[in-house]
Amino acid sequence: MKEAQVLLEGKGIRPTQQRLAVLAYLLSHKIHPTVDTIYSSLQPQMPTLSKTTLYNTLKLLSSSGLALALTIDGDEIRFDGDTSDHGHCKCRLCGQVYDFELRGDYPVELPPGFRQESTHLYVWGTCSDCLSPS
Amino acid sequence: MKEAQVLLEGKGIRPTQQRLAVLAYLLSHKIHPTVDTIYSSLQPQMPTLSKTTLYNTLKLLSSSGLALALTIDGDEIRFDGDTSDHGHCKCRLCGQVYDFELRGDYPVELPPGFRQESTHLYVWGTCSDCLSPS
DNA sequence: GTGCTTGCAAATCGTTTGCAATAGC
DNA sequence: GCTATTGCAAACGATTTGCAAGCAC
Repeated sequence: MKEAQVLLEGKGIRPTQQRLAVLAYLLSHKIHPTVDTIYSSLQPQMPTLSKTTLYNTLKLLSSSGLALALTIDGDEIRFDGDTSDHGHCKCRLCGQVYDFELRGDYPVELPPGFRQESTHLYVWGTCSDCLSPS
Repeated sequence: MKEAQVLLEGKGIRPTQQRLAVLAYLLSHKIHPTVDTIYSSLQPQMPTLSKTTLYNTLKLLSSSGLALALTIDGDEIRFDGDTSDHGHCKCRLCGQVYDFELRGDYPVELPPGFRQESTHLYVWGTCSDCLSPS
């Protein structure tokens, strides 16, 4: 994938094989994968990939703004290659995480002098599949 | 504290010494403590309190709606005895977590058929103390 | 007495660290 | 060639589990 390389270079990050693979995976799989999901998925094509490198890479990508680390659930961190402004909701039955769009303004009254840098909106609930099982 | 006992009984939870102490602590210390903070604070008055019981109790309180488990940061879970509707913001420099009020509606376009049950709004940024150190 | 709760010790497991080999400019 | 990066193995540490003793009703 060409896009991943451009994105990495745009941030001044050396586009190694491993970083390209991880970022390309996130860009093409919008399933909010966990570290383990990413690892299992890339392992077949990249047998030497280590968890260490994966952790390093994901930390690098999220701190440079190329990916989001979702902490909707304290049990696991999920990653999202879509860094546009959107919310996430999680079904407490099946555990699936979905994206949703934000509409309009979200007026907040932050503590005096607090500089807002990023915002995450998380919704817990039950998804339609779990509400009406077929 | 009387309030803690009433709250526990209202949920049909047996008000043991340990549960009363943890809930009373959360109600009177609105500092979004971590498990370790709670443990260190209660340990002096309750030397036999174990981490196991503390974990059990916090899980019980959050699943019964008497406390909130905050997952603003993937590194740690913090607990909040204030279960009213409010947002949380964290300073990425000093790590302090603050409450803030929500103003008005937060229109969201959830996936079709998704039943919204609870909502968390997290803001990252820099607090006034860290922006203008005295 | 019965079942729930507690708390110690051990197991578990996701993540980090140290460091030597390797890849990329 | 020099530095950044990778990946193995070991360390680490927070949380969970198993289970026996204690407590409440």
